[in-house]
Amino acid sequence: MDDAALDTMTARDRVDLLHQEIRDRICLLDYLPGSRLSETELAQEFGISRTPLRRVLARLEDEGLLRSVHGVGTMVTDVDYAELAQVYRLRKELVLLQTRLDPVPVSDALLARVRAILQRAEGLESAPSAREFMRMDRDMFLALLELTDNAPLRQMSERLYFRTARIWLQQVTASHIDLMQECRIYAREAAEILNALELGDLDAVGHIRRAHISLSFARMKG
Amino acid sequence: MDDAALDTMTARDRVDLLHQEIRDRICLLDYLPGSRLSETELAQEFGISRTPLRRVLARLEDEGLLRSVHGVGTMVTDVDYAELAQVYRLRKELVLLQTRLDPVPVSDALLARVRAILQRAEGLESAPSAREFMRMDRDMFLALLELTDNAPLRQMSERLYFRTARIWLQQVTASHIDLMQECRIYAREAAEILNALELGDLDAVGHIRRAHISLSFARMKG
DNA sequence: TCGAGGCCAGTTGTGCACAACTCTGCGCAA
DNA sequence: TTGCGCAGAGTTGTGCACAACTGGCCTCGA
Repeated sequence: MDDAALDTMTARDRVDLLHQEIRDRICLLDYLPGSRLSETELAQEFGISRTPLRRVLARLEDEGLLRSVHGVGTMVTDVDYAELAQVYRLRKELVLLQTRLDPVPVSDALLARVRAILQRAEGLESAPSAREFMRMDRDMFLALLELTDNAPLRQMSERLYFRTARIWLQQVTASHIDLMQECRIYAREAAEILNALELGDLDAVGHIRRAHISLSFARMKG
Repeated sequence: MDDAALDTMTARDRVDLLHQEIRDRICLLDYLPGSRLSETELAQEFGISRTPLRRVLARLEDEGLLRSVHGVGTMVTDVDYAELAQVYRLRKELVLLQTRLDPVPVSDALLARVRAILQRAEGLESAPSAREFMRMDRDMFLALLELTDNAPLRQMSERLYFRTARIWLQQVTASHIDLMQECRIYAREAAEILNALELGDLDAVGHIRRAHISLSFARMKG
């Protein structure tokens, strides 16, 4: 993260950037569920005082990624199975809305982004990396989110996505899921999505993604 | 608001309560869109310092109800038509999910609550009050939200509801909508919902509400 | 008369010290 | 030995003073 640029921005942008940074660390399991974060240490690392940092942590707490307890500490939350299932059921519905509600014409720029992501997916097949997989899936998610112009839908989908994104990585790390196989599946899925996008069939995109979410969840159960 | 009880609760509960209180003031137009709130005055009113109050304001800002600008002030946001339309389109979809996703059996307690609300609605027909209408609609919304056990869906629906709830009140205040007529319509709608609930037809509840939301938005356009 | 520049009151943002609270570990008594 | 209590370190929560910033007013010069 580019700490030097933190000085030139406005306060709100700093909060957004720090929020994104810490959120990514949680989702990439740099901070494991249950582990404790130190407000003092984080403030020192980012070169700010606890006050503005606490605003970032409060937001992450509202989003369900952190939990602060007075006198104890700030812990990274864990996600239990019931909660995970609820999120996935809701995401399966929202992904359909993302192509039905206030749809945006598919731009060449978006197609190019998805093609680039497909290439990354194919690259991962020969050199699997769980972290890179996570980043790639995140980028794909954010790219496809631009298919809708509905701002509240975008915001909610994003919150939900990051709420449970780390579970997949946890399962891979614990060898409950086979990374190699996931990479193969993902490359095929990305190709499917790109194909539907190129045909301009947004409805198909939605249902393809819905199926992928459902299957991904099914594989995680094991 | 019961300020005396603020002392005995934990910090988190205080934040939740203050958040709810200020949110209601915004939604009931005690704080008009565009008006400025003073952090100092609010802190004094609630008998706390600016620090914990600012956490509440930050949350309201994340929810889109406030907007703080450094050196200028904290303003109540206004809702433009495009945003309103987006929220309503999304709410029309979510209201269907509220009865389809993780449905909860209809309890007698819930039926009793809805019956009580129906009585309030009928009472308002003879003595219309925009503020009471708002509170009643909010209570109905929160009651029906218990039809689903899906926590993320509840949270998001709630955020969306309070995001634009004040628009209706604004339109009534500006006489763009006829309060008397709205009260009549609402009593009928509440009866419809109660009827479907008593029959245990959750799918019907969802679609009835969807229609109501759509019609309510249509009346607001004028 | 008009315009530019700066001063001032008022606001949000930040840093820091302390209060409130929890948990661990040690000592002491039964 | 075991249980209780207490003290201390460490953490989040709060209050307060000041920094950073904005917008309007006022002054001064052309």
